[in-house]
Amino acid sequence: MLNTHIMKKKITLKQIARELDVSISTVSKALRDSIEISEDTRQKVQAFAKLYNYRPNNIALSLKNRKTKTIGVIIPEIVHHFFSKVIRGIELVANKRGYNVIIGLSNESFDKEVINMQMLANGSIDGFILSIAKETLQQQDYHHFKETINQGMPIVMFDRIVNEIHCDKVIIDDLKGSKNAVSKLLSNGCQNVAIITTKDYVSVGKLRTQGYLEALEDFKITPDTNLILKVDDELVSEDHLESLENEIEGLFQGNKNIDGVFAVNELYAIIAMKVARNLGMKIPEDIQFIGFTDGVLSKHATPSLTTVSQHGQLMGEKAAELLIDNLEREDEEEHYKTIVIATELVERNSTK
Amino acid sequence: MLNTHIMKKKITLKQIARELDVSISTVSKALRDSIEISEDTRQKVQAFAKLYNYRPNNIALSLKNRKTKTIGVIIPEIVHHFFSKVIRGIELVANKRGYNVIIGLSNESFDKEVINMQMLANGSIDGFILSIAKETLQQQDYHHFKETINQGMPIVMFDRIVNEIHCDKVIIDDLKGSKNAVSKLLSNGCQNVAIITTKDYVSVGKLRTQGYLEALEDFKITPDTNLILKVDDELVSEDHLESLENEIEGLFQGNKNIDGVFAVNELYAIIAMKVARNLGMKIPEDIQFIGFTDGVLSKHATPSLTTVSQHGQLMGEKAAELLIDNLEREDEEEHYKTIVIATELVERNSTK
DNA sequence: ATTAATAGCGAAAACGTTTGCGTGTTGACA
DNA sequence: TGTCAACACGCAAACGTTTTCGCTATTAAT
Repeated sequence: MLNTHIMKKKITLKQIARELDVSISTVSKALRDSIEISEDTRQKVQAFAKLYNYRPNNIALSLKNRKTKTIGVIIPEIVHHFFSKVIRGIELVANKRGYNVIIGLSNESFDKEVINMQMLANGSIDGFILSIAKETLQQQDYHHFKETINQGMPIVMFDRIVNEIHCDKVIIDDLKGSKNAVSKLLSNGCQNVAIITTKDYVSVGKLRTQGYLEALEDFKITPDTNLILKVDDELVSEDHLESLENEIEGLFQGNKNIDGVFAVNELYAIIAMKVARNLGMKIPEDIQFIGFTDGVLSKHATPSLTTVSQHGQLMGEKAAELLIDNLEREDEEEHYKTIVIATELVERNSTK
Repeated sequence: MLNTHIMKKKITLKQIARELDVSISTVSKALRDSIEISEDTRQKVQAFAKLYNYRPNNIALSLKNRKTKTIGVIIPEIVHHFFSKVIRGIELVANKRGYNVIIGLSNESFDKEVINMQMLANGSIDGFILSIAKETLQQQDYHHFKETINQGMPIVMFDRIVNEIHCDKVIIDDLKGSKNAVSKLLSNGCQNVAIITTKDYVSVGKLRTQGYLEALEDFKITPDTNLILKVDDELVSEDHLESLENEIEGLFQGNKNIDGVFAVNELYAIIAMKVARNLGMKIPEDIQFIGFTDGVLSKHATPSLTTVSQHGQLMGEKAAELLIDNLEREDEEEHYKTIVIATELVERNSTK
């Protein structure tokens, strides 16, 4: 670059050595306070290094040590409160323990998930933390996970997991969380609680539906299939929300007696509240709502939404700890853990 | 690991060479279809490599080529719609052009920003994309940026920038965006438009305030300092929102004639709407609102909020393109660009 | 004065690649 | 038979570290 500024390019051991007329090894040892080196040269070298702001080249270190001190994270989507909270948690403990975080987005696509993992598995990272793409869950093709693990690269899965793969896992107690939520509605006096959930291939959706059913059973209520709305995710993508609204409106119109709604995510709950209000129902007097998530919508909606909080950041922290513990473990005895994060019912104004 | 599964560790050129009884160079050349290698050995090598799923070690390549094909991104916060959209944009074009993205969070702290940059600048990445932490802006200490640039590592700044540093920049037209928004309120018949903004050290807050003033001037209205509320960011952190509500309530109570509000971000606008509603005002009949952002709150609030959209993803895309173009440019002639992203007024139900 | 110990430093290997160049083996041609 | 390409391959350097080993000169001990 033709700049007039003094450009201090990054300096290497070799350059320091040449400049001070010693060997590379001497410089390296001097910088690491080796006893082999005389006080004299040590100070000389350290002073010079400080002056030129020497820092060891990370890539060279990675190559030599055969570890990169970097964690690869693959998530389906980043513009999403839950996932960004998880990342924050991962980053927090990763940094504390001297690791960097490299992000790959699968965008819910199987192919992108595979490509991204391949890009990173070639030495760029020491291990993965990931949540599986919907498409992968649908296709049930998990060979890329298996191969990665077989190559000796550890994986920690969070939230969207699959039992078939043996690795560390961090999940929330979806079943208990939703069972709790629905029980809350029932003890609040709701007689006809509907659920708005996803298709069953999304594991968390399935579990939350199951929690709903178990809560009903506890209260000796026979489930009414008319009150179970399984939304097709394709429809919700981006701005095709009208169809979702229509489905929900259909649910309400077809079942005038609904007085409680449990939605497996925040958006479904918010939209359902909107539809209900448009139909003239009063919240929470006529109908109560509980959502599932720890997003920003719930807190600032009107009325604010009672939700099952997922503690995304905590999940991220746990996942990172699990992975780094594994990476730094001496003995190679593997037996994989699954950490279950408790949910918490945050009561706001959409319930009595 | 004592597993019974066949463990295929990652294979290297050296191992292939030994196995096939040829030299490392031959293997390398055979895999890259060099004409120096006979058809015979080439096929043999390629078959073997495919069988063992050989992939060149990225770290070794990075060391040899002295480029990592990785972009470092430093942002103040990731649990934030705008920033995560920017990241999505960065990731999109980075991946398309064969780059990885590594994330560092400054958490609005000067120290963490410096540490993070140092961690990454030691060879781990080829260049930075960043948005400056608030604390850094307050302290006006930019030596870490200067040093990084002096070392020959390019930086692209987005959104929160500072003129003092010479580098590529991507910003949105904050001034014009807010001017537009306020003009909209005024042409909609508002006589007394208040602004809820931040302290001036946040560059975007300052610019948006300026846009507000210019719009008033265009409409021949003398600004009323009582209608300008500069919120202290410290108060808004996490859950100290009540004080913000109180401040806003004070604003409304002290100026009963307010019939339009422009807020420099989404949250301020949402909270202001809530306060207004609690005071019995009808939106948009009695009072109209416009926010600034492209968040999820605006879309799903009741009433949905008219906002100035920032096109975060586009910013990310542009920033990544700028950086990669710079990295891959042959001629070293630098002259830095500043790309201005146009805003867009998304009209919803909080305005007439 | 000879030997042993020690302090202080350098050479070289290793991590996994790519690539310019050298070299041995063919076959063709004069 | 001698010369020369062309072909096919290996050697070695380079990227920037760390670390083991070995060398040399000085010192201490006998």
